[in-house]
Amino acid sequence: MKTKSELTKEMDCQPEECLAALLPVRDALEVLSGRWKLPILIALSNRPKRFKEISKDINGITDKMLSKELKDLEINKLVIRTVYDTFPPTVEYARTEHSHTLYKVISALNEWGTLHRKEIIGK
Amino acid sequence: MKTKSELTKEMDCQPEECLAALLPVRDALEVLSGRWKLPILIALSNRPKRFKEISKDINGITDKMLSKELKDLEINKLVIRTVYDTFPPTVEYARTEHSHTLYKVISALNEWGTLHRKEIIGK
DNA sequence: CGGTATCCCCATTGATACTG
DNA sequence: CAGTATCAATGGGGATACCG
Repeated sequence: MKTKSELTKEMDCQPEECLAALLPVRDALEVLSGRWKLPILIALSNRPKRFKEISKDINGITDKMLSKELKDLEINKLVIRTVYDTFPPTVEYARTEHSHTLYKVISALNEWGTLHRKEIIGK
Repeated sequence: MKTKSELTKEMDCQPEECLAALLPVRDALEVLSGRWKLPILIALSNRPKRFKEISKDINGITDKMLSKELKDLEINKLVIRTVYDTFPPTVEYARTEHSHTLYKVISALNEWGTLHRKEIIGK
């Protein structure tokens, strides 16, 4: 059994502070939520790509979802869309600087997800 | 413009490694997903509570959702359910040790969410 | 090429009522 | 008290076709 102060340390907040943290945490979860956001960011990790390239790189995504998710990512400034005035039109998507600040979150999620898998399945 | 090695460092993986990380990351996101999981964990942070107590502590949750979410959390070993053989029946929910390993993830989500808010709204 | 428009399904959530 | 049953609404996501 842990003491209350140990628990508090682990949660890093009293309930009131936890509630205050709820908003940013939910923001972060929402930005990464859904089946396609992370695959898209990964697809763009190496270099900028065009719509069809991304579409080919990600198994199972429809044009509609790719379009929608790219818009979401653009709104959240995780991806930048550049239109080149060529014929036929060329559109390029790239990760932003801001998207790279996700590193710590994804890393933490990866670590915990791995730990959790062991806890639930293997152990 | 960043060099490729800088980007790689920021993502902490090559695309293939990123893809490998995708599963645990999605596991972690799924466990925390939805409107009620975190509020429930927060409600249980101080001390174990009974169904009605939690229900009163969380604004807007229905009995059905609370019941369902508690089951999910129990399956994921984040919450433990104890039935006391009294009349009327008493059921107590408590956070597990495992649930406290979430600390780093939530902390990272909180930090990034706060940064992200500044990036999107304020700056 | 880089998307939209349309239609439809079904899973999630909610409201309300009820039960052991 | 601690939930479950039932029904209804909402919307996310897929299939397909089409457009500038």
